[in-house]
Amino acid sequence: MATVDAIHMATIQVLAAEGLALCTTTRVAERAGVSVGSLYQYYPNRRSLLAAVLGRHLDHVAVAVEQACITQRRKPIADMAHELVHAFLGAKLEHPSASKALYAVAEEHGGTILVAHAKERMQKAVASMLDTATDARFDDLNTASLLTMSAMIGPAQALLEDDASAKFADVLRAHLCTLIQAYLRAISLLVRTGKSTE
Amino acid sequence: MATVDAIHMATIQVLAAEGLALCTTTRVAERAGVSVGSLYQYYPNRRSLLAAVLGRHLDHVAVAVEQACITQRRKPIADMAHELVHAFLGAKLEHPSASKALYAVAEEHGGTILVAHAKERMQKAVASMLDTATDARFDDLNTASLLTMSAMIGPAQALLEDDASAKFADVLRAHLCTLIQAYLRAISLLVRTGKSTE
Amino acid sequence: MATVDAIHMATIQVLAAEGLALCTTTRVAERAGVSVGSLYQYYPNRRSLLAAVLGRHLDHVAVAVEQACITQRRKPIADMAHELVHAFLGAKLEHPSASKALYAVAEEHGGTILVAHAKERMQKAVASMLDTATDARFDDLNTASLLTMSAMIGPAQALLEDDASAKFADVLRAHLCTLIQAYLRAISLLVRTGKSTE
Amino acid sequence: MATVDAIHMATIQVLAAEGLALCTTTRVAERAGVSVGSLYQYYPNRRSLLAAVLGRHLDHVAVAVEQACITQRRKPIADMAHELVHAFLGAKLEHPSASKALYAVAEEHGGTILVAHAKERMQKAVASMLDTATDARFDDLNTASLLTMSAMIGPAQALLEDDASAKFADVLRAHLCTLIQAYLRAISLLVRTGKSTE
DNA sequence: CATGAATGAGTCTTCATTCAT
DNA sequence: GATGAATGAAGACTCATTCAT
Repeated sequence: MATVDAIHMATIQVLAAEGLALCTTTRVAERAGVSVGSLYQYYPNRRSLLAAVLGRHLDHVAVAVEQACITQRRKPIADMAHELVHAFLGAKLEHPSASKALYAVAEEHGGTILVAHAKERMQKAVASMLDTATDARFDDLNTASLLTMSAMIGPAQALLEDDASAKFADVLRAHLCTLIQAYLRAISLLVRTGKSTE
Repeated sequence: MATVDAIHMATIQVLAAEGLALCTTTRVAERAGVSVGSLYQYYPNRRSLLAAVLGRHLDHVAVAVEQACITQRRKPIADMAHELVHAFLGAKLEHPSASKALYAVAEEHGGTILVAHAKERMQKAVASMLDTATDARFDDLNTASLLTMSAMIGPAQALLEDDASAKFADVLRAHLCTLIQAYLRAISLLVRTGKSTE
Repeated sequence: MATVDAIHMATIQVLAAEGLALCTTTRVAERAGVSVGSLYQYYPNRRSLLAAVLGRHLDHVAVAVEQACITQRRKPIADMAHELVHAFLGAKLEHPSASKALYAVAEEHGGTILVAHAKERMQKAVASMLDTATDARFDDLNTASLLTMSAMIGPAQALLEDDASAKFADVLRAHLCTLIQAYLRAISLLVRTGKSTE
Repeated sequence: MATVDAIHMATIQVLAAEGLALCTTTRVAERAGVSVGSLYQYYPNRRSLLAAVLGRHLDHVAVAVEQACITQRRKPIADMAHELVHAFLGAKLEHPSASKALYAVAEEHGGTILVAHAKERMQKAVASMLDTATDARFDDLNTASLLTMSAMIGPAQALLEDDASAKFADVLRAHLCTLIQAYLRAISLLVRTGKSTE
């Protein structure tokens, strides 16, 4: 629906431009070019609007991660790390302003739950993928996937904060790949007791 | 001053108990056992109060990191990673409810700047430390320290979210050490190609 | 028209279920299974809808009273009182939820007038009836009929309030008959000085 | 408190002048010469304000009735009826506009309960009084008192409606006395089978 | 200095009403 | 005629901030 989409976009714009506190229903409606009444025709209250916008964003990222995890099954660790990092950062940075704006929403009551759900989805996907690695084995998939996901969040935020040059972004991305690869290799070593000639 | 401290504590308590939106000046004053008027004697407005509380927390963490970085100068990478992780998590988890409550404040206009400053301080401290590592050399200290710090943030958040068992916390902490160590080793390797006689 | 009736019934139902404040045009239309637009085809505004429903109810009661008054002409006081009470309560309690729900409407601007009209109609009918009593004469028919009608309203309300047992309702009804009879006899006595030669 | 009283009075005035629907918190505050904020300092919401005003009025009437009932203990029925009617009408008509205005409030959710409580209080007082009548005995005090009270409500309303001449009011009052007396005598007769020397 | 009653701009939300389809 | 999305005025309520005591 045109109205719903307009409201959705307007919410992100206002959020990015004014912040969560000033992201009022009136302002969103104004920005969307509709009346407040219309906004309430589609969302029962401010919270649900914010939740919907956050949910859509989180879903977008989660789907990207899940797909990457599926395509990288039965691949070596290095490939997995590389694709995971790129899928995650790619989705997160696709709409930088939206991503940035939504951090505040994620903190509100209700947002926390959505974020937790998304994290869980992604963690499960990562765990499933790691379990099929051709060159490593993990005894504690849970912790491995949790740390893998968690470790990407901070750098992603850093990338979002300073709209640095694309070049710096590439460097960071490369380092994050290295970081995840190194981590996975480190903890898998602990397990792979008898890796033939190693 | 007793009053100031009371207000400070009250702010954190209300923040933790009710959330940012319900953390009103009246409620804080009530909780602190003083009048709103008194609160305004010490803070010109709500924002400055919130900023002060956030600032203090960030400073606490930054100082912990800086001290760890100083004590670990001229040590091997492994020690550095270990101490850094423990100093950072230790400070962050010292008052879990406060840390959690302040995430929302960090997102507000004004909070972002404080957070950026704290990050910068810690990044610089880490960079200075890394530069003195006895068993590694880094060509891009900036990126190395940025990623090191960033990579700790996500796991710290994860630890804060679920008040999991102390056992799981220890596992996570250990993994985070491994992660940072592995990363630093990985990127230092890239540089010391033929470090031969050093 | 089916639509009009549906709206009528829906209004009473919503009124009874949600109260006057929550009896919105949208809700009524929904309940009636028609669109708001259709509702406005038949009633120019919310007020007229409410007035129509109230009016119909009042008319129902007034007609019942008027008919009873006509059938009881040239009867003794006791019969008059008995029939009047039963006609009035019968009509009022026929749809208890509707009667109860409409009290609120009667208070709104506009409702007052309708109620006044209905009262007047009934009072006139009672006065006409009383004037033909075979065993009494009244010098102030106006006051007599006014008080007769008024005195029935309170008990009717009481009967409506607590959905008491049918037994208690019967007791109340009987007492109300006694009350009206006693009153009429009392004031007619004041007049009929010399029953003898009349 | 001056502010509270001002709000109280303003509420009644607005209620009388504009009706319940237009009796908004803003308008009341305006009329009272205070800000909306002040209103909410003393009443948590509109409903509680309305309830407080209604409650005060009902209490006033109930107290008047209760006192009359106490002073008329051990008196003949005629005196009881007379004093009861005068106490009730006197209290109800003391502030006619307030009484009239509050009818609408009594219908709102919450008002009903207050009214029921007041009715109960008065009914009990009446029952206690009737039980001490020197010239009558009642087997069903409950019904007797309920009907006595109920029968006064309608006429009181009638008196409130048309601000008729004081003369007409007196006539009505006298008739109401007669009505209550006649009723009480009628139902007590049913009981006093063999009142010896009477 | 402390107090806390008073302020009123600004929120969210509802709902009678309209009108293009 | 029927529909129901869109409108926007208006209401309840909150809360940062001030200032007389």
